[in-house]
Amino acid sequence: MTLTVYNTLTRSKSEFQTIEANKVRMYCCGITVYDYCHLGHARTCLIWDVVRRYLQWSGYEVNYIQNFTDIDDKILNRAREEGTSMEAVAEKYIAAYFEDMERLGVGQADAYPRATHTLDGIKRLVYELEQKGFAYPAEGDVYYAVQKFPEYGKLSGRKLEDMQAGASGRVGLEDAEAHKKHYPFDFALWKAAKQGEPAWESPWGNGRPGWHIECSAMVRERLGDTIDLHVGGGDLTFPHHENEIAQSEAVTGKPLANYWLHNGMIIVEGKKMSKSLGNFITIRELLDRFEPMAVRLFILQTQYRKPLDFTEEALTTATNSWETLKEGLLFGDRYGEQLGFATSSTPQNEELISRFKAAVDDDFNFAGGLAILFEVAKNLNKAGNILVHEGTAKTDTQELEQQWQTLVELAKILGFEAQPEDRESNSQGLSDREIEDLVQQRIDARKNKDYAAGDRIRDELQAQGITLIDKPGGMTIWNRG
RNA sequence: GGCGACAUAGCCAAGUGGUAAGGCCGUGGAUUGCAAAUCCAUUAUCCCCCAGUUCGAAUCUGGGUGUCGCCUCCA
Repeated sequence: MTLTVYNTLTRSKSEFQTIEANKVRMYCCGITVYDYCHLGHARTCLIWDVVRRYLQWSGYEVNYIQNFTDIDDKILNRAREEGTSMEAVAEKYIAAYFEDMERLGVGQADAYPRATHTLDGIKRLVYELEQKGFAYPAEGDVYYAVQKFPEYGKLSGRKLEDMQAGASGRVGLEDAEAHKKHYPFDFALWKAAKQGEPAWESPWGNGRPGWHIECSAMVRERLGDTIDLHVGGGDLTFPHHENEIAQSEAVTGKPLANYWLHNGMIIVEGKKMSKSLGNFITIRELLDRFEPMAVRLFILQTQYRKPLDFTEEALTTATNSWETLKEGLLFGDRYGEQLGFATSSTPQNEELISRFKAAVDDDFNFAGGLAILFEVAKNLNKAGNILVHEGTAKTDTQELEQQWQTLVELAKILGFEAQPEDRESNSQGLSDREIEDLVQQRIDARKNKDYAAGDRIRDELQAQGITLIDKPGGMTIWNRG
């Protein structure tokens, strides 16, 4: 099986081939750090982190870079609101970002370049673009002349003549910048300093970089002229990624990235989750109410390119589903000793692995891969229940161990890990002896048809996490949790 | 107005030419004093609609309809 990916550039799936054998240079457009991240950001960060894990598991060495945009009007506005500096706002939300992602179990990128740390590279690019005739200065600003780049629009599949300036309604055609542009779709590479705003020296006067240029500079600086994978949210396809291509390729004459992958948006009641619509839920609010693993399952159960509806019900479903998976993942911790699992060896079930790989190799179909995990988890859970109820496993022990090891391994690729239950509740709770006594009391009570007393004991034990299982013949067995 | 994506059971969702994965919910039976848990069974004659290609299509082609995204804030 070979990995196939859907490339936005070609609007089709193709085999994934790297520039250097077994190495992947990967760049993800990160966030502008002016506020707490919401579920939409979580989807992007989580999906591409899992993609990176999968590539690593598949044998690639991945160099994964994700940026922080820390120069931006929105950050400045926030700084004014909070009576602080752009830098302080950026630091605050970068710290929050790392906190949120850690809670979600999203791994760290290999580097997190920031716009403010990339000024030299940015200025060099702007300079080169100007030298090559792709950029022009205007009253302290510098603009990119999109008409000079014949391939402009190739990523987003649009032609300049088809585009309608201002159609999104977000930009006034009469705004301050408009008169400086030679053409409505030209975009700012450099913006002249405004009174009281942070600024950097440059050949065009004091100012700050435009938004798109930082990614071009960072990719070039960190990964080279051409990278393998450039990823990000689908809403960045145009203009952000289109502009990155225009900037980078005009200078280098080489493709910026061989594969452009975009994830779908989170939808709330039919509309994209976004700051401007106010229909967002922050990651921290979400995690106050749902387990991180449930959120992960919610996200990974839908193909990454599809829109994903956020509803309470969907998260609740994901929570229930996670319980099933978790049970399976804990199988070895619960029953391994009893079944005599060898802790050292890690035998794998090749059949399951190849099915998983076949599913996920098709454009990162994690949902298809998850189906296999559930299949195994359910099977293990069944075996565990038989073990609890009957006292013996009916399935071959080695087979179970292999399935379990495989489940744990595959789940780990997707970032699913279950914490074995802490034994604390046990130490604070009742001793085995005390439980046995209570169980016996209940058996006696039931023999005397005193069901009220029996049920009371059952309820008390249940409240402490001890479940009683009545078996035919008046026997009662129990287990913790 | 332009460009693009998607449309599969009650809900979510995989499958992209060979006769419908998986999850959640539900139902029937076993078991039980009743529960819980568990076990067994069960839940789309059919994949938005209409035409076409084919021995055969959810899967390809054409035409509709609907939903969503983007058209310089955007994950």
